[in-house]
Amino acid sequence: MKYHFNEIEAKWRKYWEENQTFKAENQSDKPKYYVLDMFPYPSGAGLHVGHPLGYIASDIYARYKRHKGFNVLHPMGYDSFGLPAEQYAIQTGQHPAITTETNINRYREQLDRIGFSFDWSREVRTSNPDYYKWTQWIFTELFHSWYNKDTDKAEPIESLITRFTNEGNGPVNAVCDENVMLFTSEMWNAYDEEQQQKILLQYRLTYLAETEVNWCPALGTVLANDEIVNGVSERGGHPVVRKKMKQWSMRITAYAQRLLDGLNQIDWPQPLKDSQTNWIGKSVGASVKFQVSGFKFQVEVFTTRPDTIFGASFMTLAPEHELVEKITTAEQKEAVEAYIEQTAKRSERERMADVKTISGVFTGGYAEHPFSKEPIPIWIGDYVLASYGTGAVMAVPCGDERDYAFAKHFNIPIPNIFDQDISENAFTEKEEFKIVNSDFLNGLGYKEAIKKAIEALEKIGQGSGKINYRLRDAVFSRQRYWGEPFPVYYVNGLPKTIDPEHLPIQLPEVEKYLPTEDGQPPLGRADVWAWDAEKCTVVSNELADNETIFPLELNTMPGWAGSSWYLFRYMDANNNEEFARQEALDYWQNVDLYIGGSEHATGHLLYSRFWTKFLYDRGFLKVNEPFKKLINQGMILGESAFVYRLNSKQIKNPIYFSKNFIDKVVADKKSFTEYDEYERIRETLFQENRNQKGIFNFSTDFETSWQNFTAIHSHVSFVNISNELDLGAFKSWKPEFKGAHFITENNGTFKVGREVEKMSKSKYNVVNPDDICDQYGADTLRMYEMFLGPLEQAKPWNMAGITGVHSFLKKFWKLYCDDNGLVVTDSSASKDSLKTLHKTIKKVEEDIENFSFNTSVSTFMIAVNELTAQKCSSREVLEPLAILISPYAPHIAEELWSKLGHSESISTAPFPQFDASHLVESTKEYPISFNGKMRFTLEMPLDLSKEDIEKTVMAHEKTQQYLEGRTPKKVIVVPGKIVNIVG
RNA sequence: GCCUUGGUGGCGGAAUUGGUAGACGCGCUGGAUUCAAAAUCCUGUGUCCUCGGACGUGUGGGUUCGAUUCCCACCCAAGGUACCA
Repeated sequence: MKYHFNEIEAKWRKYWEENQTFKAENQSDKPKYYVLDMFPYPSGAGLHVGHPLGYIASDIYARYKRHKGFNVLHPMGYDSFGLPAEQYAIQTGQHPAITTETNINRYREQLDRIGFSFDWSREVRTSNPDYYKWTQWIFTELFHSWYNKDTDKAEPIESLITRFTNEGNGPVNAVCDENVMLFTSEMWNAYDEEQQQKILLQYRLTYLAETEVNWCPALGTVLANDEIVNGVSERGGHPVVRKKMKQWSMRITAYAQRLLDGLNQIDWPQPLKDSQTNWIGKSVGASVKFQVSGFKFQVEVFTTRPDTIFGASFMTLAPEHELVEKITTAEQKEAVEAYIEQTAKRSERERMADVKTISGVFTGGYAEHPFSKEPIPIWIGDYVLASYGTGAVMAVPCGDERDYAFAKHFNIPIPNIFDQDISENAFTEKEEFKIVNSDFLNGLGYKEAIKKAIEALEKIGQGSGKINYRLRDAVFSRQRYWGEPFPVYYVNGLPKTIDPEHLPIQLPEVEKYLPTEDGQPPLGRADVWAWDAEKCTVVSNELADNETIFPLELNTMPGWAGSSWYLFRYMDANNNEEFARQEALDYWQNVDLYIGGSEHATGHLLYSRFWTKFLYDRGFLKVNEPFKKLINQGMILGESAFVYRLNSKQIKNPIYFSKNFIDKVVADKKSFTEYDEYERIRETLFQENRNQKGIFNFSTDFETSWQNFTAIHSHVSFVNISNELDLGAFKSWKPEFKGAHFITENNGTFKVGREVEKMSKSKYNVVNPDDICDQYGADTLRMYEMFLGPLEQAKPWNMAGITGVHSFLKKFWKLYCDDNGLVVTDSSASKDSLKTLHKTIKKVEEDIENFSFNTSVSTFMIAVNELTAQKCSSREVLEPLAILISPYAPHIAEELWSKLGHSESISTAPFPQFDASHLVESTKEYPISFNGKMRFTLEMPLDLSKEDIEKTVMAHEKTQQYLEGRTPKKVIVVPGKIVNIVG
């Protein structure tokens, strides 16, 4: 009986589906374990071999946990809102829902072939109204919440209204907009409804605000920073302007400190935690207010170095700073305006990229030093960012490199307040200095001076200690069609949410998926998109009457909305009453193991933590972190293949050269004409181009440099393992290659160049897992992907090693079956076979716990090699071995398990128990080294004493031979490990 | 620049608390089987060499009886971040 992987795999796929083998129950006596993959966006290109890497790893872990007696939740779904489907819709008019459905079906087929143990009954799709109903619900909960700094958590907005009614906003310690006016309870109660709503909007956890965006009028859309190149849109090259737009924002900054603190209690990779820490960017310092000379107002700055306040010799404001206009003097007006205009033209990205150029303009205005009362000139400069801190800095040139450079450039004085040399550079250290020339701070060090400076500032009411975060509130509006609609309508321009019982608000139909001509988002094209507040339904726009029927929000939510809470929906995926039942939430709690790419470090993984903490605050969840343990799987890269075309205008048909040939010419630094092949090629070209005399200059084109060639992607499927191109297939691939010339090696082969790149359709380097399954089977694919290397590491895909893994599975099969069927017997196993088995149990168990799946595959290979050599056919060994391998190669394991006479699936068979007694050795092959170099080994009993080991070794003839008559200075004996003779 | 991770044969990669560097697989060498091929099996395979040995885990130091592993300095690569006051 041969190993027919195709039949076996199809059979078990069907079995698992029919028997719902992997359906998880929400009640169980078993302990729970929740294993989750980052769900994919179903793109039109389908899965490539890189996608399943993490899914295979998590599947191995999930299956292992089932063997270990856990009730495992291992679901899968789709992050199905997104841009590609919308762009396809713009081009073709096909509804994104249809594109998405098609892509999902394709993904599902591909996923099914790999034999994952997903519980598909819990599938979620973020674009499904039954799902986004709850995304909308969470949005309304955020809208109806505020952040109380005293209790350090989100609370229902009603508690805020109560406090406003009773005590005004003075005593309220909330996270809110910066420009909130103070009011008393009397004032609050006197405000009309509209005024009250406006104020509340400044406190809500999701709020409307004017946000600066990159607006592209030609495309009618907002662009992300990386969609802009040199100030114009990447697509189409249209101009982009910075524009303020009213957008929804999420007050994630309220959670900055808790998002930092929470990192200590979760088991995530350090680099990922670090990137979240940096992203949140906490800095501790002080806020200082400088009186502006001749005006009533002050400029507020944030500084991490209040100790250096006496070194401040000027101030710099961001060009966009709101006070610039007010303080600029008449003489400086022209220069300032010119500078502002010049910086506005540059995109934020450009501005950030160009760090070297120092630029700025004096405003003519002065501020007053809070202590010395000296006048301080106020400048503007684009090295100060409007979006960080207060958009203004107190410049201390002696202690900050940028201020130093700025002062040098504009000849501003650089007073030194350190007992250090600053003639060449600013002194930026925080240790080993004393402050001088600083009045009451003289003689102090860093820490004491900061403390004293803040105290003094507080005393005069011009500053206080402050913590500043780099993290910004998250913009939550997108001018797109294919996203969650907001459950929001507008009464007199003020937003109102739609009550949960009327959700979901479904995406309306539109004729085109483009923005409207007057710059409205695509939903502006919908005809039925108004809210009837009486009947509580969406109605035609024509009915809008400003009394009971109101316009609905035209923006949609960003991609991260649906992915921020999906982990909880899996717990009770088909619930129409709640986002998930309380018992289900209590039972599954949060994700025990999450596997996915590190590219989501500061997006999805941060937002998801934010929403979880919010839902926790409001009592919907009992956990405040979504993912307890997280593993980043490395990307599988493609090995692109290149052919090289000679750059020459004189030749009618292009010429492609085998890579090795060019290598040779370039390495020799000889002109191509000196090679014998030249005659052969020249003849061919002459025939073809005989009407073109210019051909004979061809030799001058071909010098000894790679620059004379253009690398062109070949599809990797035309290339074999030795990097040889199938010329026939290649020529018929695209018309441009048909008449081309291919200069081969002398043996007639044509070699391509290879380079590791990201897998992508446009680079023709995508390898489809279906092809591997056809050729070798899913079990081979699974094991090979794990065998490639450590899970976390990025690695190029190459097929070179797959035969090794495939023949391993064939060997494994042969342990159980020969041509006549099952060969497993009930006879007892040899000592050696039991030793092999238990060695394997121990290693595989350790490996799975450590996510070191590549080394388990080696361990299985060693085990099978040993058992084959031992001619082991004992059930006592082979039955547990099948369970050991089943997480990795589940199909073959199920097949052998059923051949062994089991009627139940192997998937919940108990994991074999490791028994150390099988590994006990009585002797050890001691390595005997001389001065640390191993020379020979010597077998000795393990219970031999240190002294006896030394005696035995010293008495050995080889020892004497290596010593050549010398007496050793010292003999190191580590029983059970090593003997080292020094001397 | 800063933060993080990594650097081991021709290749992917192993190596537990410092204790036989190169497991396992690919590739390659030679062989068996075959008319031949595929498949399968066996053998060898870090480099150099005077066949005794010498050298070998990015480079240079250090600690140690002993370092891929620990410490210091540096080089290189990948990823993140970037005028953050």
